[in-house]
Amino acid sequence: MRRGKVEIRMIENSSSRQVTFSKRKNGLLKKAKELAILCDAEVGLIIFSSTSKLHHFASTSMKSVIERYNKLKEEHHHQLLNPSSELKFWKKEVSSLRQQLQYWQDYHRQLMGEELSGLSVKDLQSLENQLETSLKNIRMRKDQILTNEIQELNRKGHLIHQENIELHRKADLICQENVERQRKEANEGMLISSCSYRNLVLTNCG
Amino acid sequence: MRRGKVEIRMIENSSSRQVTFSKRKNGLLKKAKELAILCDAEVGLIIFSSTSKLHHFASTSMKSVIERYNKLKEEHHHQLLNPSSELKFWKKEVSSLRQQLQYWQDYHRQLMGEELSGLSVKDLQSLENQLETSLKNIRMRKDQILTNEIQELNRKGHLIHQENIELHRKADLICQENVERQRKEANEGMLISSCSYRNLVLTNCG
DNA sequence: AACTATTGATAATG
DNA sequence: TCATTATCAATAGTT
Repeated sequence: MRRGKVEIRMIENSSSRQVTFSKRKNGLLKKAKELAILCDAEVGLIIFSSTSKLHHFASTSMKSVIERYNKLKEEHHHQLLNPSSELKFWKKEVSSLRQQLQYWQDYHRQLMGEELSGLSVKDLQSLENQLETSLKNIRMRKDQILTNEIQELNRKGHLIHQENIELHRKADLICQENVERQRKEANEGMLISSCSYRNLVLTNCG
Repeated sequence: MRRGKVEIRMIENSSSRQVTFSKRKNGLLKKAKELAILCDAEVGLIIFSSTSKLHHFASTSMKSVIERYNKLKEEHHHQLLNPSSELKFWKKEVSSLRQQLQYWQDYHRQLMGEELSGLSVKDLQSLENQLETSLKNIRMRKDQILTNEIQELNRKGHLIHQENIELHRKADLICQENVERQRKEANEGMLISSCSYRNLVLTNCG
């Protein structure tokens, strides 16, 4: 347990320096990875221990990171100079883009569950969570659309049904009026000149 | 203040992603410097933000770090081309493939329900995959049901609509017949005793 | 940018 | 190297 805040100066004791190196190196690599994922950044980290052992991390590939870095540095130093350096620039750009494309294609295959080797439990958990969330949102959206569609159809169906009932009512009313009228005419001793009309009324009211 | 442990996945919100990037980038750079000082290490760190802005740190110089890195990588590649190390590589590969084969054979027997004792994390994963498939089938079924329901509603709606049209047609026909009849009666010089009937017909046919 | 409640990292220790 | 734990550092969410 630490007794106070650590002073940032070279650790004299070789073994404790190595222990601290191991711990802090792992912490640094972890945080580099997290930064790349959380913030969609391209990160490259190279560490040589005091015993000249290499440790490194690159969110895409170290080649990509270094090329991008060099490209930016070159641009910064001699912008728009000779045509040959411009050609070199574009070639590097193509190389960088190809690598990025490869990165995203690989990532996509992982999301599709097609290429899951070399992934840790944490990575798989992350993928799973992403897929779960994605699926959840897609399904919620889809269900909402389908439910709305059903509601709309029910509403329209109801309206048409109401109109239907209203038409039935009107048709019945007309028929009844016609029947009543016929009765009245009969009671007043009037002659119906057209027999076809009576037939038609009866047919329609059946 | 944070409410729970943060999930390491890309931050969707752009502004909070930028804020987090700024904070974590600074933390990472600080820790890279500390590691270099505390442990006498040569450290190079390159960060490109999602907006392609460069941030970097090198304990010596980036040129030195990258050159050292490349040199080591080249050496490593040469090692792979060495026949004895290549043999070692292929032996490792065979061992790895054998293990994978064994794993898949065991996995298959478990899926077939032949050997279920001693369930490990891998076994639980297998079970989970089965559940996933099951869920998929359930959802497919649900979608089918909803789609069928919509089709059925559309069908019924269409039928009601057709009936509606037919009723309109019939009502119109009755009205027309009534109007025609009135005209005929008028032409034959017949008196309509009830004025209310004429009004009613006109009302219903409007 | 400043503020804190929390989590996370890690120095010391076994 | 690994585990534990007390402590400090980093930082997510908020103002």
